[in-house]
Amino acid sequence: MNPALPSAAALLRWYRAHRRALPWRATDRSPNPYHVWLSEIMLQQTVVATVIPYFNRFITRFPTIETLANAPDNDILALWAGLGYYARARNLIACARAIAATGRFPDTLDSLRALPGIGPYTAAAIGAIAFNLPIVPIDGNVERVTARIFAIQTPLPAAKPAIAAAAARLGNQPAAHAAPGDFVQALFDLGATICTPRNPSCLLCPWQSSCTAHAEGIAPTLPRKTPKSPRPIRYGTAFLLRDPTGAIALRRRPPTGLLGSMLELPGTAWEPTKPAAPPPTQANWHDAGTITHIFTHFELHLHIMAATTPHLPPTLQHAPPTTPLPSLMRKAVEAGIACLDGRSGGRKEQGKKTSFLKKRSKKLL
DNA sequence: AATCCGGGGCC
DNA sequence: GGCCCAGGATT
Repeated sequence: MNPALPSAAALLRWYRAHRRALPWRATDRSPNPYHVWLSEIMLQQTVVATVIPYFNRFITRFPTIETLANAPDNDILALWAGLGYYARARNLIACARAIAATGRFPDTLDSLRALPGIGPYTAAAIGAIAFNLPIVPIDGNVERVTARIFAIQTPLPAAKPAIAAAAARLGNQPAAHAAPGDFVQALFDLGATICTPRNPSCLLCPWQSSCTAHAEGIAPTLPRKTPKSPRPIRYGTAFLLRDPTGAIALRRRPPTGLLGSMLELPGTAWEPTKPAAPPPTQANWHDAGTITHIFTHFELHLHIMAATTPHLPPTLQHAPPTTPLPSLMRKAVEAGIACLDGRSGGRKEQGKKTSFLKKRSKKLL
């Protein structure tokens, strides 16, 4: 005999006692759709702790969607730098301008779904949280909680339709319909704090008694997933060129694709075998070592070369070394600067160190 | 359905 | 070193 359907009312009681205090959650007033939208875009495949400081900086600098819509692209991209998935930032800009142009925040699933950067999940999340539409958005948390509650053993992504249908059953209760925003956020918080991927805290779970996976002792193994393909390796070289004022040479990447529209060091393409790496200018180039950076679908080994020059090439942007950059380029710039300034940096696996660096290494030990 | 798209924290 | 994260867009 199957356990009874978990009680939405019980989950809501748990949520009102244990919910996380998050800057985009308004407990003393109705939700701000701008805050809900901005947080949902930032939270796509990004953990709450990472998003919080970015969210706070955005709403301080851009208190309303109109101020965001009227800001220059590069100001917004700079504020996003480091958060990753930069297509989100480009879609954020287009989305803010589309909404500001209409003068009113869209409040239906279809009108939300039509906006750039808003897919099925985000439309449902904004609809439920900001406008109390009776729908359950399916994110990683809801997938996990639902797969466990109903002990769905089909591997993802094949299980998605079954999980969506089961999640809709959870939300199809009077208590959930009475507070759709709280109900979905309760599911998020349950998944983030109790029903975690590893070592779930089933003893503390308000739905323990109605969880089939827990009853069968298989909760931590769900949801199942199909194995992933191996990650290939690519190689490239990047050049850090610095002038006597400390300014460095950067260029902006094309608007689409990897790290789209973001700043980078000039360098080679990134290929499965090491490409030829002619320096952009004649200079006394130093080997600053190799950086390894893991992307979703490949692993990059980026060789850094560094040099000082009286004048930076006019074809490149001249910027202070503190310019906001994607994390990969931040690491590359710091390796190059460390090399030029005579500190350790790179060459760890190359073996051959200068006597100066050997002394430094001993000192640090 | 499969791929591309970042970065960071955790075990 | 692999997994996961309040996924979307493209093919």
